[in-house]
Amino acid sequence: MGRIPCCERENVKRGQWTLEEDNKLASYIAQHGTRNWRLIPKNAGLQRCGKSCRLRWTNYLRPDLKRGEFSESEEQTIMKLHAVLGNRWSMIAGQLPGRTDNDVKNHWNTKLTKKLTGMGIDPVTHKPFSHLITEIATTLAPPQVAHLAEAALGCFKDEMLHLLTKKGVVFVDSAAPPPAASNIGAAPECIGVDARNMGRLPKTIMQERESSEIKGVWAVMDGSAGESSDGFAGLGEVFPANVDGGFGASYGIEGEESAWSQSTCTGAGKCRAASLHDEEIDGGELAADRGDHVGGMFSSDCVLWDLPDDLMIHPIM
DNA sequence: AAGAGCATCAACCGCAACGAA
DNA sequence: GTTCGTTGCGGTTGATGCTCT
Repeated sequence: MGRIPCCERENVKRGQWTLEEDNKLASYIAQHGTRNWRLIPKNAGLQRCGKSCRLRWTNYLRPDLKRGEFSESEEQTIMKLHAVLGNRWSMIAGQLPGRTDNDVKNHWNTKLTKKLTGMGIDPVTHKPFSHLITEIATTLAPPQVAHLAEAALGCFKDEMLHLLTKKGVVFVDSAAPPPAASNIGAAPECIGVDARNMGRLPKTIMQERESSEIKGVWAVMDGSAGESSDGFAGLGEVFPANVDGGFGASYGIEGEESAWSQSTCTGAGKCRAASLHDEEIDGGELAADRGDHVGGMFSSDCVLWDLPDDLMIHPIM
């Protein structure tokens, strides 16, 4: 028998909607409402299935829809709710007037996951990557830990370097002398990479580095005592510590200080944005050896989001 | 200028939940 | 309690436009 199709496959148009179809659907719904989607296309004179009509209406034609870019506050709301609700897009969209679940889902998948990744935060768990590495370290046997941690950080590193490369980030070698103070702030973005890790960078990154000039603020975590400029104050700084303490990155866009990047890690007041300003990294010492969080970046009770109580999911014991 | 690669967004698919009979 | 029809939801795909080489 099989599944009953939602509509007859024959004589049903698919793909992009035309202006004429939009007008037919909108005017029909304006007159008759949205009762019984199966009958709507038939009555409205459309060669579409009801499901397609419903989707077109809810995602595009509805008069109360908001168009255009997501605002900072909308992004913050999505991030906060996703941390609590996961991929419940309709519930998240319900908190954003004028936005549909499809809008939210697309925005999350295309923009916000990349933003979070770039900040060193896992978009699935909303935890810092360093935190995840620690969790791995505490649940697996040492031989497995080393390989898994390296692989996980490698994934993150490649992703972030890819993102930063595309944004024209300047790469500097920590072995090289720091830029002159007069240059601080000259380049909006740069990244420091420990010389020991240079060989591990993807080829494209290395090419980027070779062709770039050192001209901006830099910060690097090279296994020695932390050092950085003050040029990044307030910007979204992320320093994922490698297991060998050799990788550090800082980024921010001058003049584009992101409200959410601040509140993400500091505004809530419960999560410290880890940076070299806040905490020095022990020289060369493996954080795992100390039984500490990798790099000592995030406190163990780090809470990413300061949510109102009614949004929190309380475990049922 | 052309083509490849990438990002974005609209649309589709299949499953689950819900409500009426 | 069961069946059937409808609606809602989330994952995925495909078309389109943009950027880069």
